[in-house]
Amino acid sequence: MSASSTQNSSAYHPIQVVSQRTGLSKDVIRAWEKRYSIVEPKRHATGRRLYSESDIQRLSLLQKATRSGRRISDLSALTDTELSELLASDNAQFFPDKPENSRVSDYGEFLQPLITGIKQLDDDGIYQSLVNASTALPQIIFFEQVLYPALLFIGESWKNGQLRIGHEHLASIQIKRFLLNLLERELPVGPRLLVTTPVGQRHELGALMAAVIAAMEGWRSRYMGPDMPATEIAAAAIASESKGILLSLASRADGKLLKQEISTLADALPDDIFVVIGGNNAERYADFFSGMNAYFCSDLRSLSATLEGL
Amino acid sequence: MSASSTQNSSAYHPIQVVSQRTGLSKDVIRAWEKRYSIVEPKRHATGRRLYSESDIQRLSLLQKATRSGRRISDLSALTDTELSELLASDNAQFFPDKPENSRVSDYGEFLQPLITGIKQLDDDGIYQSLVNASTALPQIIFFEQVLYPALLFIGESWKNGQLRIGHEHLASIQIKRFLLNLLERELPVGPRLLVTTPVGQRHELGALMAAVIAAMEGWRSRYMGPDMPATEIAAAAIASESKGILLSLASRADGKLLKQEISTLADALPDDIFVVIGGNNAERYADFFSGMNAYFCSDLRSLSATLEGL
DNA sequence: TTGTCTAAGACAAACATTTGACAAAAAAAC
DNA sequence: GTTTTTTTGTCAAATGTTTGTCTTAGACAA
Repeated sequence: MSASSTQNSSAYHPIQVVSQRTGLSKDVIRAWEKRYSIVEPKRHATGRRLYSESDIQRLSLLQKATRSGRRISDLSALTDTELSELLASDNAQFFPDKPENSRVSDYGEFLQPLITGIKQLDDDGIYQSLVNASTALPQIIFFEQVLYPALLFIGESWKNGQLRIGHEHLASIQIKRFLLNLLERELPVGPRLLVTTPVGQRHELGALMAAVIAAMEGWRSRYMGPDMPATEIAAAAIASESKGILLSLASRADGKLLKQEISTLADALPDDIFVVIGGNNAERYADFFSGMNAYFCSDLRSLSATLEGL
Repeated sequence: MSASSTQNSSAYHPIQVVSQRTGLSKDVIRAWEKRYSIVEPKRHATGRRLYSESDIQRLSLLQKATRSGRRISDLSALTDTELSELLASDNAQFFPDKPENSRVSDYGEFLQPLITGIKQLDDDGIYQSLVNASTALPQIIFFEQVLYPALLFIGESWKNGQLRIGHEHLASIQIKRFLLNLLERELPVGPRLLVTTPVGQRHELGALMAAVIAAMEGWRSRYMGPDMPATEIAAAAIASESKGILLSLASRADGKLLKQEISTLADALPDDIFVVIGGNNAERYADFFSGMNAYFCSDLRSLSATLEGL
């Protein structure tokens, strides 16, 4: 939580900022306002538009809706809530008519159905909740406020005995499926990035989330699953002409084995292929990577920033 | 909650969205309307079609029915409920017939791009090839003539040294994703079936294929991933109110461990929950299951037949 | 000055509509 | 088994609508 939070006085944004954050051109925003009164921003004394946070949210929803095949003229009359519902049903490619369209107000509204689905061993419900949340929320918010808390919940409840292994398995499978589907929606351009975990690291979810983050940053990330030997990682990176490798170290595992693997990787990998180390324990192993072209990111935001700079 | 009356004021959809959600081309939708009055969408003031949610549902049913061999002209008079019934019986009977159309070259055309994708570490290519093959071919043919040969190819090439672990990992992930997505497309009705593998059995693909077969037979199959302890299997089956359990035994693993697990399962499981054992080595372990309500199927067709009879 | 904003209007590309035609596949007739 | 007929997905042309982008001319801020 940065202290200089942007929620207060300066909560009005000029059109350029809105354009960047929504992905709509400035012309389009103005045209939509003129033709359909889609939002009515405040005005500066001299006439410049000043958009509120909720204006941006609405424009963002409209952008997604038009992107998925709808006419802006038909959308203009809808409320934000209706737009969210519409988006959720559009993106739920595999379920024409499922109950449970959530309302937008708080992240709890997105988290709750997900947790309910997990408790009830309801695979459809889990997947559907993920789709709903990710279409209605900005991706980074979705990751930090919905998916990550859900993973925490699973871990905690498993220790408490509230949930059993079966719950964890089922949830994990649906989350994996969801993230993999998300991954393949990205554009087929951009530099390639190989995503995996080294031998001994069986936790896939961190790596998968990292892969999605990378894809959002414009990388073509290729997820290879967990538990890859160093020689194989190097071979795959070369064969797939990847610019870099993203290794996720989620669990603190056998240090000796890991050290040896990293050393093997360093030998086998050309110097021009960089390595990004992600996961809760990333920095812990920093000295293993001495001499390599390596970066460390212990959370999703820093990962995002690092990938942007490469 | 469910309250399926979420038909808010704006629940009309343009043809492009309908096309995306049903998988029918826009031309086909229009042709069906003109020729058979299959739905009669509302019209915008300027003539654009506006489809209701129930229109989409009907078109979706018709799409599935035509895909499974029916003629659109014969379907046009049926109501939605009649269509649903038809589909259920079509899917159930899909297996016994259809082995006739065996022209080897055709299947090669589907298998080849898949293998190319695997060789080139092209995840998107792998997935697309699977989608293409499975939509073009009857499902059982797809399994026997495309997916299974592909798995054989991977196994062989890995032993030969033609492919490396990375190829196997990448292919396996995409195949899993594809099968999971396939699984969730089925109708949300029918008795529940829990699908998993016991401890020590890490091969997921056989279990996943079995889950899909079961879904085609009208079961609501819930895939829980591999490597589940017997007590957990029983607990999950009870918690999810499953009528039966489908265990996949793909690799011949530690017999002693397996025997003990099965015995534990037998104790923990109510008598009215049946067990189906699938996989190449199913019969080998038949005597482990003495006294249980168990069935053995060593190939997909016999699995299909067995599930139909239950 | 220079860059970004505004409003209004113009325009071309994208999208939908209907009608009609055509070829491949399936069914029926031979 | 062959030939004819029907069915059905796809495509094209002509027409109209919708929508993103561009242009202009003027205003403001750095």
